[in-house]
Formats: sequence, C-alpha cells, structure tokens
Amino acid sequence: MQLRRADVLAGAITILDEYGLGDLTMRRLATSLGVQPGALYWHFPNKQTLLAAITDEMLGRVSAPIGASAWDERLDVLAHRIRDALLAHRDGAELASASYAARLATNDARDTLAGACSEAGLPADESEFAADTLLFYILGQTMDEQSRMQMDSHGALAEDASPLHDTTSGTARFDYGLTLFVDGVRSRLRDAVHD
Amino acid sequence: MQLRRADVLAGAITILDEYGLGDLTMRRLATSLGVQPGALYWHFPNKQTLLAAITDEMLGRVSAPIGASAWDERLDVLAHRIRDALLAHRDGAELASASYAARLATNDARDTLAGACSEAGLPADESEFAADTLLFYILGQTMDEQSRMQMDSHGALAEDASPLHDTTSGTARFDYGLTLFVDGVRSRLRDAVHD
DNA sequence: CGTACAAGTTGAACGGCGTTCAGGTTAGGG
DNA sequence: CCCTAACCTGAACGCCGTTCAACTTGTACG
Repeated sequence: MQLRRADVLAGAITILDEYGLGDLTMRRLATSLGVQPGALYWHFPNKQTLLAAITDEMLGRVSAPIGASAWDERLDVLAHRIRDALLAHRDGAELASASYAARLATNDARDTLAGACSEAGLPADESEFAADTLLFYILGQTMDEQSRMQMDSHGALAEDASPLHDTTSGTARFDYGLTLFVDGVRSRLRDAVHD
Repeated sequence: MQLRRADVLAGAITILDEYGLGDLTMRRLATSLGVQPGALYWHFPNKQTLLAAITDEMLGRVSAPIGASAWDERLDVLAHRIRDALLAHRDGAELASASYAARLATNDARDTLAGACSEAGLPADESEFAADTLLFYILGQTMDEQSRMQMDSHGALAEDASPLHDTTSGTARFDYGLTLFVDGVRSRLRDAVHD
C-alpha cells in the first residue's frame, strides 16, 4: 500500500495535534507512516511546503459564503472563522504565521478579508492594507493565546474553579481588538464620505 | 582576555545583521568569538534566552520620554519607535516575535504602549488589550515587511528606478494600519463618554 | 608573595535535525 | 508478461543545541 500526498498531510496534522509543531519532524512523520524519511520527499519538495499545505488545509473553509449582510458583521464572521480554524489545531497560529512569512501558503483568507473591506466601501488599495492589518492582528493574538494555553497545560495547577475562564478571556481579548479594527474602518468610511 | 556577557550579545547582533536569524547559530557565534560552543553556556543558559536578550537590547530605547502631548501623537511616536527598532536589525521583527511568544523578553514596550492608552482615557484592562492589539499588528506588519525585503534582495533584478520605493510603501502600509488602530481607540473613547 | 577559590574555557561527545541520491521495488496498462 | 513510471529504501552528509568532566585563568586575601 503506497502513500498518497493526502496521507502524508493527514499524518502530519495528527502529529501536529498530538505533539505540537516543535515535534513535527520529517523523521517522526516518516516513522508514524511506516516509511523512511526520504520517502516524504517524493510527495513534498521540503518541509516548508508541507507545512504550508497544512496551513492551506486548516484555512480552506474560511472563504465559504457568509450569511450576514452588514459589512461589519461579515468582517466579524470572517475574523472568527480564521481564529477558530487556527485554534482547532495545536500551534495552528504559529504554523500559519510561518507559512505566510515564507509566502508559501495560499492568499485566499487574505483576499476574502480584502473583499469584505471592499464591500464595506473602502478603495481597493486600502482594502488590501486593512486586510493585512486584520490578518496580522488575528495571527498575533491567536498565537499568543495558543502559547498561553500550552504553558498553562504544562506548568499550572491549583487554578481557579472555572476551566472555561481562560477560553472566555481569550475570546474577550480577541473581540476587543477586533472591535478596535472594525471601528477604525468605520472611521475611514466616514472620513471618505465627508470629502 | 575572557568573554563577557556583553561581548556575546554584541557578537550575536553582528551575526544577526550580517547573516540573518537563520544563520545565527551557537556554533557560528562561538567561532566568530574565537571560542568553543560550550563556552557560551556559561553566559547564557540557552539560545532562547540569548535571543530574548537581543530583543531587549533592540527595544530598550522605545520607552524613553516622549515630547508630544496629544495621546494620538504619543501612540504614533511609540509605534514608529518600535517599528524602527525592529527594522534596524535583519529579521528583527521575527526575532522579537519569537521572544515574546516564548515570554522571555521584557514587557517594557508593551507596558509603555498600555500606559499611553491609559493616558488617552481607556480603562486599565482595555489599555492592556489595546496595547496587545497594537503590538501584534506592529510585529506582524514589520515581520512581513522584512521578509519582503529579504526576498527582494535575494531574487530581484530589473526593478523600477527608485530603490526607495519599497521602503516608502512599507511605511505607508504601516501608517495605514496604525491609523485604523488609533481611530478605533478614538471610537472607544467617544462611546465611553456617551455612556 | 603565595595560594585557594571562583570564574571561565575546552574537547569531546550525545542525540537529534532536514535533505540528497543511487539503486531497488512495486503497480498497472499495452 | 513485460516495461515504464511511480514510489521507496538505506545510507550517508553536514548541520544543529546542549552537556559535562577536566582543565586553565584571574583575583582577592592572608
């Protein structure tokens, strides 16, 4: 039974979720697939490309159609979709951030955000800048949240009663920054009207 | 002549500027200091800590007093100080981002940003959230800009006349997102007054 | 001045890592 | 049944961060 590209990808995601990005190693992946390390290089030219493929897999569904009609709601939905997609896998935000920096991941998420900004009424160039701004914020905030989660799970004991407390506060933090961004866009729209 | 902690730090920064974060290796650093790799571990417990020390060195001056009096100007000055500090060294933003994620760097820059938000009139908790939001944005945007710079310098030829073009557009992008953030804060202040 | 103790370094190893490649194996269509 | 393409092996290459016992160097003090 031979390996398919999709099997490699699925195996990589399994290791990612179970052991984290730092332990997602070509050798470990090969072992878990019952194969020699070199075999992986038939399916992916290098590790970076494999990681970018995971990123694309993670974020594949964020560009699906949105129900909401108001531009600010649409932005809110998109931002939360991206955050949820990153949170769904251990170290998801760090992984996506690395893939974007290396420019090996698809730009679908970014383009979708930019499209939403365009529909809001921003000019094309501003929409791109705004989309980048929001994406950088989402990646940074979610990365921070995930690294905090990992530290808590490793080091902490004797915490307050509620195990949901951290998750809640993470969402509150995220929503606060998101509001700041959306309000910023609203200001831009008002200014443009006044001109 | 024995090595001092400061010599190791300075040597590391030299290698960082000349070869980049990927080639900043304990072995390479040791060689450039005329010393065996193990010697470095007398001065720093591990590489992460050394990298965090570089980050602190880079960002040490951002918390200096500010001349401007209006809160939005002060935020603008701080944000640009941080960006400039990161741009002053190759891969500076990537390095700082990693150090912050590992929670090994000082929080001075973040606290200073939070202080500026407080002075603007935001409540304490919101100031912290807002400072994080801005910091994530600065790190992400500057990281992207630096990775673009590195790609350009490696791959590009036959560009347009102006070598300043990229720098200019980088600043414009940065200022756009910064404006979005500042306008967002302004909205929050207005809303608070209306309550 | 001599010595004891701390500060700093060496040399060598350990157990990893990503990647390469010549050669073997397998699967499926003609 | 065989040929060709797809796929994999085995072994190596050159790196990496980190550890540690043993050695050297600098310095403070009696």
